[in-house]
Amino acid sequence: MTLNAKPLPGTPAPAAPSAARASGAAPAAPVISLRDLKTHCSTCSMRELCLSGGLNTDELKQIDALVGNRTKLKKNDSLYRAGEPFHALYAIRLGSLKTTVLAEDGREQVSGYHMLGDIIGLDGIGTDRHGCQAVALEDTEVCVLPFERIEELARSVPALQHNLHQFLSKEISRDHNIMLLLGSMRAEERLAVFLLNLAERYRRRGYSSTEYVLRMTREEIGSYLGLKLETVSRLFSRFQEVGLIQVQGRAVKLLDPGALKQIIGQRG
Amino acid sequence: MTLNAKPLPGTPAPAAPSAARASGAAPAAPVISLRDLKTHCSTCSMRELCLSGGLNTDELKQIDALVGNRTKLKKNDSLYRAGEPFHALYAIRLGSLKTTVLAEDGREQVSGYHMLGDIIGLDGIGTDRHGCQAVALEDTEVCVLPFERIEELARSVPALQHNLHQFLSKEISRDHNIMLLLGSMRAEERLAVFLLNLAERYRRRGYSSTEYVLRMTREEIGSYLGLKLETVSRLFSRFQEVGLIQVQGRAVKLLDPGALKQIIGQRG
DNA sequence: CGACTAGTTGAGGCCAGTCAATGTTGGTGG
DNA sequence: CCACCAACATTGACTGGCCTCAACTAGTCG
Repeated sequence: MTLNAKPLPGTPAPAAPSAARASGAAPAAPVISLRDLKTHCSTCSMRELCLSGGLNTDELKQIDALVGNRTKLKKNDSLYRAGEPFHALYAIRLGSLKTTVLAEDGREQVSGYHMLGDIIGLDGIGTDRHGCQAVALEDTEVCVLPFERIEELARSVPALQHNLHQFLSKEISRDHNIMLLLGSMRAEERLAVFLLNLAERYRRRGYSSTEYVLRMTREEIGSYLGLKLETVSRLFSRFQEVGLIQVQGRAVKLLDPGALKQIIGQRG
Repeated sequence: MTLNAKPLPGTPAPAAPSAARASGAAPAAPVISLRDLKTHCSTCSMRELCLSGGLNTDELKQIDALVGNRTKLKKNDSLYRAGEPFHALYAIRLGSLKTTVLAEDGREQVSGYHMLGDIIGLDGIGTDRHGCQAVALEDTEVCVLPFERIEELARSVPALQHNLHQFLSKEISRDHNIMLLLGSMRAEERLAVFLLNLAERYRRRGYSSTEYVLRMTREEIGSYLGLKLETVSRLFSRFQEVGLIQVQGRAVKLLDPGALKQIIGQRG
């Protein structure tokens, strides 16, 4: 089953990352060495969605110098855990991660679902310790952005400074929307919002917005949406029954995004 | 009924702001002119809790130059509304505000409850428009901090830069905790968290942490906690019945904070 | 093949929502 | 000062949506 429109050159389809690495975009760019691809914002396909968005060539070079090694994660590896000292932000180059917050009583909840181009670790700045855990949902690669050096560079590059502020602020807005979802929406609405939100994010990254593969289990989705896994499963089934979507395990196809939008805001 | 320990000199007790202005701290500080009190971080009692925390005298002077007028709000006035262009952050000097987010379908939810020393408006940076509405819960005064000038100054004052980042990041952490609350806690636990959180914030500001006056209605508290006003009311009554708290309208006294903490994390 | 994890589906229970009646408080004007 | 009103709060009876518990299926991996 093909699940994503092939977008930006050199970017493996998220559907099957390991396979894609071998087949998909292999013969693409012999002009640029692998070394370059690994370490430079200037040549990164996520450049405009990332911290480097809108920067000029000269400024990009300065960021290139700042970006540390890439880190590769296998599925289920954690990038960082709650309580660990905070040193860097991470830009997702490839793959996806979930972040989970831990309550004192041990309760754990998924607080975010992050994909390529996203910046994670922002909640560690305030306390100098990571406030949550980040776990790879598939094989994943991230760029390490040492925060002290970001702050340093931000002082001389206003565009970078503003980008950083925007990323922080947008994370706050995003969280407010999730609070709205958790505080006042019924289960049906929550799943509809979730599916449409993913669609939009895939769209912005050049992938299909109507057909994608979930990287989370029903339980993780439930945790994110404040629901139990059985409820999530039942909702998927019901949405399929009424022709809103087509589900096959984690493969989702939105058959009627408009109707999905209409679910949001409906009483009873 | 006296409800708050008198703390920092020159700061009216939150219990009765208008009365306090006349009686409470009137004969306190004839050394500093009213004009100074109005416009300078250097002499503000919330200095250390605010953006100016940890700055040296010289740096404080630079912030003083940046801080625009104070704005006075009467109860129910909005400081800003969702969708309005974003120009400035606001530091609360006196009083308190709620922020509310609006869903597309018109649903509204309280997303925050802010008191003196807090900075609000952070979610407007990302989109250049305010993402929520801020409404005064009582007579309130805020300092206007034009954001462009903050960014400018932050480039030359690393301590301010870092403070700003910390404020943004802490807001994210705070939101994650609320998400945890909304997504996985029972009604009892939510109210316990709410009451203890307020206690802690009052404590940090030098007020009593066991006796305070709520500035929100039951409905607003419910909206914040993802509950209906009747549920909030019932919980207050139940908490009182079992001797956890004493409630009289909006006046709350925590009789057994330890037991309140134990409620959090309990099943069933 | 068995063990394990992920997902689906059903039956029943409970927590919080809904609807409704009543009580309380605070501000306003006569 | 009191009467009045509106907003806020309390309490009860009932309902329903989601959770819990449980059985079963499908796919994966050693």
